[in-house]
Amino acid sequence: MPYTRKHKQETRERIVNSARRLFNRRGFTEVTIDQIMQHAGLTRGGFYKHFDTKEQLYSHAVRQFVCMEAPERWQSKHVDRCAQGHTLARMIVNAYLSREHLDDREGSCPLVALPSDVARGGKAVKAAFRQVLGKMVQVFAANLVEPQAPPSLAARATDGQGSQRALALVAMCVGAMVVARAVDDPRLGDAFRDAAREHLLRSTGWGAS
Amino acid sequence: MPYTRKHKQETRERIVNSARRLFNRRGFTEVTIDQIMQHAGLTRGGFYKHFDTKEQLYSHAVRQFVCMEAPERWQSKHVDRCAQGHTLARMIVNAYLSREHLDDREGSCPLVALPSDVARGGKAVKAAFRQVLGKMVQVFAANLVEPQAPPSLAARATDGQGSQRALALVAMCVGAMVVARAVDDPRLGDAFRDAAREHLLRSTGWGAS
DNA sequence: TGTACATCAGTGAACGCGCGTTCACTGATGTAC
DNA sequence: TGTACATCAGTGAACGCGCGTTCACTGATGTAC
Repeated sequence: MPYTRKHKQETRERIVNSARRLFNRRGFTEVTIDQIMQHAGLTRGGFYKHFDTKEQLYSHAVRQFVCMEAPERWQSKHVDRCAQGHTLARMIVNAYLSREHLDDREGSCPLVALPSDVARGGKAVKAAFRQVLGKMVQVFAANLVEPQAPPSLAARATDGQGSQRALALVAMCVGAMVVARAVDDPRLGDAFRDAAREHLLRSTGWGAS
Repeated sequence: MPYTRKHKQETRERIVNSARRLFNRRGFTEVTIDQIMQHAGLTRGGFYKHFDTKEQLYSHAVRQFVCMEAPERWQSKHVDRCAQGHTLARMIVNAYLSREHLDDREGSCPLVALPSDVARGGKAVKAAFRQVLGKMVQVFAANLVEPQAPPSLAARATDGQGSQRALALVAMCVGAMVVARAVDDPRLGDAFRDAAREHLLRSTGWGAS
């Protein structure tokens, strides 16, 4: 067994990483396998020693974000440390809706970078997308204080993936970022991000430190 | 001047219409000019008598939605007539978040079908996207009763395109639909649409008939 | 320890295909007489 | 009114290019002896 198993695993991860960044920036169809491999320091032909098709790599690339970016890392990566006394939830929201995240086309959350692409993709990519989405809903739901509200039909339908409120707020966060990216005027993009942040922090109570 | 001006205009509109539907369903790069022209009952070569490039057609296709779909038409098209006593705003929200709209991949709002594609597009497409977005914000803002709230910096930055609250709610509507499309499990998609609708109708007061 | 061998990750040329765009043409139709 | 003409919307073959995938190969490295 020449080329140790670990070596192959590392190469594979380098490919997935390269793909994640390139797909995020330019979408699935606009990126070529040649570019992905080159970006990973390899050549075209070797790709098929690691994946069967380009589509298969796609789902791995989307899924990688879950493993890569735990909520705690978002906190330290995108938010000032000095913001003491704020909840983790608030910091995550601020980071998610930050200008850094908006401008980071390659490293950003795939929910922001690829939603309409994934909607046209296969089963595997959609499953990967749902996994990332589920993670985000979890974080939101865990930080929501839900005093009254009996779980509605809709909330139950998600099989414990999060309360109805969490879903609405995740939709708003993702929607604001997606829309901000699709618009040429940065001020309008900022307005969407600010509006979503204000609405979110107010309606959750996360704004209070 | 053979082939009257009106004739050419009609052909052009047929092309834009065909393009809008195909782009909506499969995205910009996955659709070929051949397919667009065939769908419009024409052949490949004639395309360049109407447009300079595929990219140019793209922006016209996105923009067409504004002219095509006035809010009033949404009401009659997607919502039961019997829902008397509800505001127009409520009906539009219900229509926008409806299953019919979710499933109508070809005819749907481009904000739902194409956001991450447009984010990677040129200036012209982004301008067209903003026009559709502006229209939607207008409709929301016009129906919001804003008792206190002095216009914030962010809201002013949009140059009267709508209040901050309208922006947040539009983001939520679009976000819920975009996410619902990118997910394989219809029940999770429904949960997002329901959550957004509930949150929206509650926080605007549009739910009361 | 040193050497021959087997494995398989990685290479790069080649294949088949379809794309966006160009171009010489055709033929339907408005206009001038 | 009827006819010859000019215009230009629409045709379809062709061009140049780059893609996803295949394949015969090379050579680095773990293993057996």
